[in-house]
Amino acid sequence: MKQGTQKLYVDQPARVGHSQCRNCNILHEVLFSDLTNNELDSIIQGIYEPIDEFSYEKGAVLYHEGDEDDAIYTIRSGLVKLVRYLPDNSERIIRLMKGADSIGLERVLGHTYGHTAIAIGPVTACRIPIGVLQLLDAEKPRFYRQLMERWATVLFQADDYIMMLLSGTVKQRVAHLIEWLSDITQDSDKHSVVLLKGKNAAAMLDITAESVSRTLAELKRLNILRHLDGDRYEYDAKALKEYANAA
Amino acid sequence: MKQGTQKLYVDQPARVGHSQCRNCNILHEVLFSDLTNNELDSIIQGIYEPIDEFSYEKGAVLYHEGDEDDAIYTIRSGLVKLVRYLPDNSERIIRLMKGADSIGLERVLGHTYGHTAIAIGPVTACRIPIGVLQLLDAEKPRFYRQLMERWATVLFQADDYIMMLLSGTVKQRVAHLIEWLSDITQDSDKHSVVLLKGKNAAAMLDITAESVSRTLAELKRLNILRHLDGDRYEYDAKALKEYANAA
DNA sequence: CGAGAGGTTGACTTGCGTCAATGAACGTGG
DNA sequence: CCACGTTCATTGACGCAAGTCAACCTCTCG
Repeated sequence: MKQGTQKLYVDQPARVGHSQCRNCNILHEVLFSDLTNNELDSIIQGIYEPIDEFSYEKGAVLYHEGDEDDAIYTIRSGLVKLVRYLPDNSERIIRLMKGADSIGLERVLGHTYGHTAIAIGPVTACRIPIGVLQLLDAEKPRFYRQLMERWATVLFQADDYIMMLLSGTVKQRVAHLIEWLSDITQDSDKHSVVLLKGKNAAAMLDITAESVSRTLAELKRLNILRHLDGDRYEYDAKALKEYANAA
Repeated sequence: MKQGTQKLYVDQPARVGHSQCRNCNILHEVLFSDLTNNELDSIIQGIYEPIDEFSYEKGAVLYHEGDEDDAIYTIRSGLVKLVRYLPDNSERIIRLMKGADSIGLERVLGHTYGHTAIAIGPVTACRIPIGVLQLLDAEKPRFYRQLMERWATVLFQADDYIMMLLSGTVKQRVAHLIEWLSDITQDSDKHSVVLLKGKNAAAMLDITAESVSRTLAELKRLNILRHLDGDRYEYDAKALKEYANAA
């Protein structure tokens, strides 16, 4: 459904098994909140299609823009980027979703997927057939209230995204990205982040990968950013703000 | 509630009168769709606070970010910009809303207004107390379904906004803005637009007012854009696309 | 008619994109 | 296990698109 001239992405997830919804604190807290265990059980038994859990490797596609599978996904771990492609086939990251977020919600309204969802690192996610949501709706009319809150949350995030990550100079954007990522991933209250770099960061901030690299290099040079391991870094929050604010 | 060092905006709307909801095709089509006249009547009678219609002059503020009046607004005519202010007090337009759009929906979820809403030209809008919506909810549990669709629509627009108006060169952004405005305002199928210029356009596209001015001047010079009257222009859609695509 | 805000235009400067070369990381096959 | 290819990150040199600064014009409104 996407243009094939694009970079090749892996496409086969591994099915981990049926989801243990009763034991899944994420679903409980998030999508099915305010349901009792009994209600949840009855719904799960009522469906013919199971809720499966899948694991995806880096670069795997959960779904493509324009597709119309009857399912949404709830991320259990990892980061998923929702992207669209510009006319020149370059990738633009529209949103970045983390554990406990649900994606593909537009299918509930009958729209095709609005983005292509790609795992940034290793990801596990539950595939929830839309039938489940329809049952939920039937059982609990106020269910849509819940869903609405999620839409609203996503929208607020989109606004912040525009304000923080798509405004100002390269330095400001990169600085904001670091703060934002550390917020998102909530790596404890410690000032550490799993950092997006290169192409991914560039596609979020609408700048080039080279600019990202240069800026991160400068931050390391200034000792505002220190490497820990892998993609993990710690940073000096105060100095980072100053760096961003300095003309 | 906003930083007062900012440009002064007029703040007093004129109350036009109680809204004639039964005769208001906008509300019918949009927010209260799928309600019968009888249902609508019974709801309107049930509320203590009336639905008033106001007219705002250019620059008037419908509400401020952070405020918590118990009302949403449905725009009946004109354009309203939803803005936030960057640390340096410069204005950034997050969304542009037109007739038949509803704004301030976040109040339904109990959040404070997420933006400051400012009339771009003359605007008329109905102020709908939240109580009305709660009654609607009580009468029609599936009401939230409707609201959810609106959230989703806004979100899709936000995505397009990022893709079209906040990507690429100045020329591309301005070109896209023209197309987008002509879409939004649907000035018949003819290729004409009420054009945003200067500061407003700049605040949408995240470029400077000078860049906007220069680009529009060039478009006029190339005869791709022709002045009609006031802020209305007609344009050559095909030539405009070529202009945007040319490196 | 004057003041003030916003739009236009020109000259200058610079941030950042482009291009290109090098290096590091990873996977594959011999 | 090492050699090789592929992909992505890094670094430098260069040029241009667009921001900045400033002068001037236009419109509106008191």
